[in-house]
Amino acid sequence: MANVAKFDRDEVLAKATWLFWSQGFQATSTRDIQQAVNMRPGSMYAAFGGKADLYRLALENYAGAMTRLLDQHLEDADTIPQGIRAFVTRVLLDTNCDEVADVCLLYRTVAELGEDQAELLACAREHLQRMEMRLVELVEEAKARNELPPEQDSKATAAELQSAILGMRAYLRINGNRTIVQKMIDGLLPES
Amino acid sequence: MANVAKFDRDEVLAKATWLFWSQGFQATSTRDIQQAVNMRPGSMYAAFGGKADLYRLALENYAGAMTRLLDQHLEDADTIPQGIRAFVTRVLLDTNCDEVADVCLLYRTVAELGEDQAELLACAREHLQRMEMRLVELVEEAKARNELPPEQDSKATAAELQSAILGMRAYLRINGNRTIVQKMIDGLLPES
DNA sequence: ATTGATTTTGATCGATCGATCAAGTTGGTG
DNA sequence: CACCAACTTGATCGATCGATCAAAATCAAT
Repeated sequence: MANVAKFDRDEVLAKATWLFWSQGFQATSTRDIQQAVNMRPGSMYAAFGGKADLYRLALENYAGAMTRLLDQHLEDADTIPQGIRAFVTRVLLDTNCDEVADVCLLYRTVAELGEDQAELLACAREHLQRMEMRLVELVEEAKARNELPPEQDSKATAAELQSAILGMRAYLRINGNRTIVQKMIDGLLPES
Repeated sequence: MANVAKFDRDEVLAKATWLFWSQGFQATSTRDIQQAVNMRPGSMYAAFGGKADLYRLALENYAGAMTRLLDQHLEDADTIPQGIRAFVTRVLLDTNCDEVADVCLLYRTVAELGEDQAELLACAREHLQRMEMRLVELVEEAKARNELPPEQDSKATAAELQSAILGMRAYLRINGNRTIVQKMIDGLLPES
């Protein structure tokens, strides 16, 4: 054996994720990240690969955190619709200071990158579609629990939910009117 | 007098707008545009200023085209809600080959650019907010014409509309399911 | 203490970016 | 026809980008 890495891998990933999240892929230079985590280019490339590799790790990091957050709010809520609404409120409005409420890193990726960087684009699309599949499952389980009207089309409801969440984040970035967004969230899923 | 410009200003602006629209501000280089319109850097800078100036012109160009498109569909429709739905369908689904359906250049700007380029950011935000104000007026006129329930809050309805449009465009870029988006558009404004 | 695999360091590469400018070209004017 | 203001051209500047690599530093194993 030999020398041992001096950095905390998770901490570096968290800082890189936040930089990409708040500034975007193109606007974040490898030097930005190197300075933020106090590492030299050689170490970064040895530990994480190139810029695109690091961005992919940031996508996984972000998607994992979001999934965990949704699960957590579902556990704490009485019904599935309430849990989903609490999750959306948490992500869009009850945001920590080290979070970027009005941007979804996954959609930001899909919006920013072109057919070059096709791998990153596909990765972000996959995670977004996985999230929508999760929503379909939740809607179906909610119907089974009589928490949603049984005549609702689960796929359509999940798609509308996904679309509404993306729309509210966009709206929040344009016109930071939190009050009206809160009302939109409250009206998200049909009352049972 | 002296020499006369050899290029069609509107044509150049249209091509620049399309490039920015489809690739974004950062990913579109001044050389990309110069090649697309067959002009040399000196001429471009003399006629349109720097990259940011040209982008601002593209924003105005795009916003003007959208406003004109909305007016046109409102004229052709029997009711205001029908006109709005037709406009949204036109922009999101009945797209020309030289249009980019799943991106709104104004929101793309707000999503991509940071607090550097603050002027462009503010410009895009202004146009988006102007569009929302237009929607408020339309909702109020629709209520006066009994085309929408009079108890609806005009501002809230316009905000929901704006949010829904942005959301559907985002959704379309993630999951190009046009059928489900068409259904969402059909359900956009409450039936009167 | 010595070794040697592993990591860190900082300079540096080639490419590309936005922007500038002097020189060349054009065409209406007197 | 000759002039000259206006426009075009192409080279080029300085900055920044992602990425690479040889040399120095580090620490577990012997």
